[in-house]
Amino acid sequence: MPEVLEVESYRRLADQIVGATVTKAWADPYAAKKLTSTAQWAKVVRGLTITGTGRRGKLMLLETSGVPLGMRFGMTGVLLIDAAAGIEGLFYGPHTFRSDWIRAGMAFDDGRQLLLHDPRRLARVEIDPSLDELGPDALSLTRPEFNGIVSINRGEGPAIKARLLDQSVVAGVGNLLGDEMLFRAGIDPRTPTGRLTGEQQAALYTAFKTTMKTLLRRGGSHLGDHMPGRAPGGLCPRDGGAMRSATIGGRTTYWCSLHQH
DNA sequence: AGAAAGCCTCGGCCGC
DNA sequence: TGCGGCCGAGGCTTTC
Repeated sequence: MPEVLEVESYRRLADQIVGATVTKAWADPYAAKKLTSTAQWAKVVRGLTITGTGRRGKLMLLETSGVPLGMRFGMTGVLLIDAAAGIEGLFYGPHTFRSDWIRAGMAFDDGRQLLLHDPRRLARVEIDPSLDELGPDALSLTRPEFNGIVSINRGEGPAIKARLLDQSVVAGVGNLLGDEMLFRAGIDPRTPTGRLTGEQQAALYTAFKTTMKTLLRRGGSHLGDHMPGRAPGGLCPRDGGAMRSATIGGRTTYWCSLHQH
């Protein structure tokens, strides 16, 4: 769930612990799944001083006095510092916090704690994460970078929705953001990427940027105050047209049968 | 009961 | 027939 906008709010929260030194770190076997062991996290992280924060798409980065650290939030992950949540809650999943849903964390020399709260166990911690498989960041996407998304070398390419969800093409667009920008641009999510007209490309770029800007201001896509037609039998909030749904790019996709083509 | 906003793996298919 | 790349399906995991 957390898409790029939620992860950005977590990163801003994590700015608060810049300068602090880790006295203890722990992770359960699920959170440490990308590591060789849970002990590796505890051993490597202890003693590091946090020197800065970063983010590439949905991957949050902690710069340190030693190796960089990474955190991924899966579908229900939330970053906490002491008891303060990075965001109010999540549209999906429980809006409550439980201590037994804390899957990883670190304690600092000033008494504070950074915690990874995740009811489902899909969030992960990483040591020296690789950025090689990630495309340009969605929040700061430039027009030349956008052109790389819609340019297809051969054939018609995958459906534009699937293309937007491909993290190696552009990092940070999740299922809701993908639907939202295609809705705003009036583009059928099934359209092969290579078939988009110049006009559609321009509309999608504009929609991409405005979606990022307006939803970041509102606090992220988790608030669920966009796309009210996102339910079986729903109606398009713009023109009242029937909303359609199908699985595209492996995710449930909603679009308006009237204005998205 | 079924679906969920992420990500990873696996297996089938296509083209050289 | 062999192999690599691509893509979709399915799994993970727990909750509501």
